[in-house]
Amino acid sequence: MVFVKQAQHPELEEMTLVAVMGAFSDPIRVGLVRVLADGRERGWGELRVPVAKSTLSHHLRVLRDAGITRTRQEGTRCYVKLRRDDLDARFPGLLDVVLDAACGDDVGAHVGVDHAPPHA
Amino acid sequence: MVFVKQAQHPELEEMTLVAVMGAFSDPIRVGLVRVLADGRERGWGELRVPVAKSTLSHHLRVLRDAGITRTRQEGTRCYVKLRRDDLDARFPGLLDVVLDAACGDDVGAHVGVDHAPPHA
DNA sequence: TACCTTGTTCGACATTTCACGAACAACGAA
DNA sequence: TTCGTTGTTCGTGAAATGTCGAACAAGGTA
Repeated sequence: MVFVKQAQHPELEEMTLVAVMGAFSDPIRVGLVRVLADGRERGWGELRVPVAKSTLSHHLRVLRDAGITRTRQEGTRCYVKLRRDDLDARFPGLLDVVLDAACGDDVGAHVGVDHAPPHA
Repeated sequence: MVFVKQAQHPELEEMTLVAVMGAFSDPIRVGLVRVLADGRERGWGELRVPVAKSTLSHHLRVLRDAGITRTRQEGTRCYVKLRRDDLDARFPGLLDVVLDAACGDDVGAHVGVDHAPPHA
């Protein structure tokens, strides 16, 4: 397996439909996207997910590699946010459709977020 | 992703976002959906897919179990078509988004169809 | 009846995915 | 420097997925 030290964020043209659909095909990842839907950047520590931290790291990487989220590092902390504009440009309407469906069905409801201010 | 062994055609309420996204996360299945996008019913024999017939059977089953297509049997032949109205009702806009993206990127371009009339 | 066509199911296999804990590296704080 | 926090990577394992060929069942045809 080829591991890039810091996984890359794909450019617009590099995002593929199949990768994005695959990323949305897991309830935990859909839950994460729901949490990020308000556009605010979140510290990973804020995320409340019922899996081990290594597994969370995995899911966040799948989202990042698909181009759905953008990760920023600051010291030892990582922050993540939705690439809403990029997604809307690449696959117009997709994010809204997914969010509507996910909220209606409560997909990924076991994913939450602490509301402590990241930059307090 | 999770595919149930005996599931047939799910009702509207039984369609899940995660299953539909999983079904769209394979280029062959996206290609099949593209072929069916014109709404016409197709005999399986018409479908030109570069995989063994058992593999085609598998992919068509994933699409059917997710609620994306409907299969009808007539004698020894099977016919398949898109459940466009059901999809639009359950996940409004999703199919159009996927078809737009798939056609723009030529996802599943290796999937084709013979245009010989099934009942000639 | 025997044969052919069509699609399903099975067994096998390789690959991928998801999950965990442990070890590690990087950084900030004491 | 030493320690604690944070996220990545590794090793492992279970489960799912994609693929094939072979065997099978159902239905039409000779």
